[in-house]
Amino acid sequence: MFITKKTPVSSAAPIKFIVTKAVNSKGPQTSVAPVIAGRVLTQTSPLMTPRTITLTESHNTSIPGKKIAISPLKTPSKNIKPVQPVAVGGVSSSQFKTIIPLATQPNVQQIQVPGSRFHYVRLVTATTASGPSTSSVQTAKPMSTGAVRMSVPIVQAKTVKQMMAPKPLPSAAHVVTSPQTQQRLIMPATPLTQIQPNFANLPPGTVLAPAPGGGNMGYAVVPAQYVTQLQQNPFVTLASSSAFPPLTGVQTQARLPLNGFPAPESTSRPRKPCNCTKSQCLKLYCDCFANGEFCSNCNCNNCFNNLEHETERLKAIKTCLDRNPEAFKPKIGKGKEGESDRRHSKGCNCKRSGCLKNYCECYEAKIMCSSICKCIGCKNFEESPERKTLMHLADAAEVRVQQQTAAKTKLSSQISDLLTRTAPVMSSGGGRLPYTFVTKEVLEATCECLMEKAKRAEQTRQSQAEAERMVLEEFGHCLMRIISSAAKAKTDCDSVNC
DNA sequence: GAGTTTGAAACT
DNA sequence: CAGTTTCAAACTC
Repeated sequence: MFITKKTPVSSAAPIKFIVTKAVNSKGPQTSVAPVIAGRVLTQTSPLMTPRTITLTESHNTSIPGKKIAISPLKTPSKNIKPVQPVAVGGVSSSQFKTIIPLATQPNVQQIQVPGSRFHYVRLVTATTASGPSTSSVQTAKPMSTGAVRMSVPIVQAKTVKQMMAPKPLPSAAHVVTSPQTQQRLIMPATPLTQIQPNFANLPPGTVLAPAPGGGNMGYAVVPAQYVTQLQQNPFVTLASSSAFPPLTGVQTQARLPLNGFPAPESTSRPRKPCNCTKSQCLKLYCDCFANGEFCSNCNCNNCFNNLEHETERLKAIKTCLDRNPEAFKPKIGKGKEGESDRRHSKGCNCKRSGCLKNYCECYEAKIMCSSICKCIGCKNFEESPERKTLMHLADAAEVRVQQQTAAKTKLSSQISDLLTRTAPVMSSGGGRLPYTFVTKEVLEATCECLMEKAKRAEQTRQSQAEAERMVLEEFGHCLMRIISSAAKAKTDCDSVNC
């Protein structure tokens, strides 16, 4: 049941995969592209100890049963052979083809699935990240060593039988089945609209078939981008949805340009921290939990939505799914034909807000209410004058913000430029000096020279005016020496193309 | 920032 | 399924 099926193999360890989506990937993926988002497949049982698994490719390729090749980072493409994409329903075949260490994360491996737009990434110990021909991979370290297991509420395993064919799936948390008992759950790595579920586009929440002999474990899938966080923070969370569009759909919507300006929403916007006090962040009241994220930098009290309370968290996830199997699916999905592209899956029930305040989930998602809404006094429809007025006001406000941002950027640029211009310049060539020469040591030496000059003036009983003249003259000499040194350094530097 | 309003989620 | 309660976010002052 659910994610936490335990393998009969007693030594099973946390095993993590990240399903990532390549940047600008189109069609079968034959090279390693930068990873921008994804999900980590992670075994969620907290009691597992490290173990090694072997991923075999049972798909009918030229080498039957060929095991995974692990290619060195620098030559990933050499080890990736295009393979005919396999439909998602063909989950009886493990299609992991190549494991490639990520460039920036030595203990992360990419698993290339031929024909897939996803990159599967796997956390491994650093010592096992290489080894181009090995067929087994050391799994990530267990929690106690600092590695982090992450899990997300996804879908009930009992729904596995629902998905057999590689048809396009309309929403998250779809499941495919396999004749085996092991389950691997995958959440969407990109906005759902970008994921089309042939195997090349694993649908969110897909339960991948286990590799033969893979045991009984289930795997949740979390964003690959968090791998970086994982390695920086032992208690990294799944929050910070900058490149990880949350599942609500609210943040995944495409925003149209405003008055010719590109919508700023295209850039990342961190999820808001929650402020839960009573729910322990284990109920759907909590946005973090509802989005399948751990709490991070939140203001919540008595938070259980973290790795330290994974048992409770998993239990809460199960409770939610028992109550509503769709609980973690995006609320904003595709509408029926003829209706708007996006609509609330359940519809809202607003009574007093006129559906024109953010209390309304439809309005918050910037979509109009639909026929399935049960709202009273709804003003959130196409022709609503109130809605139009609000939209215009919102647009105007947004344009103002953009203009202010642009002005700030310009000012910042000008200040930066000014600072650069005021940097030391060479007296001879007029070019900028390659280094800052007025270092602390130079200053100290200059001061010593000036003090020495002043002392000498005093010893020779010079008048104050003459003493000042001598000091200033010495200061001029010092400056000349500094400039001369700088010019020489610049010349030397130029000669060696530094 | 405190208090109020709101509607989804949870509960009965 | 409907009514009620709980909860946290949105909103107002």
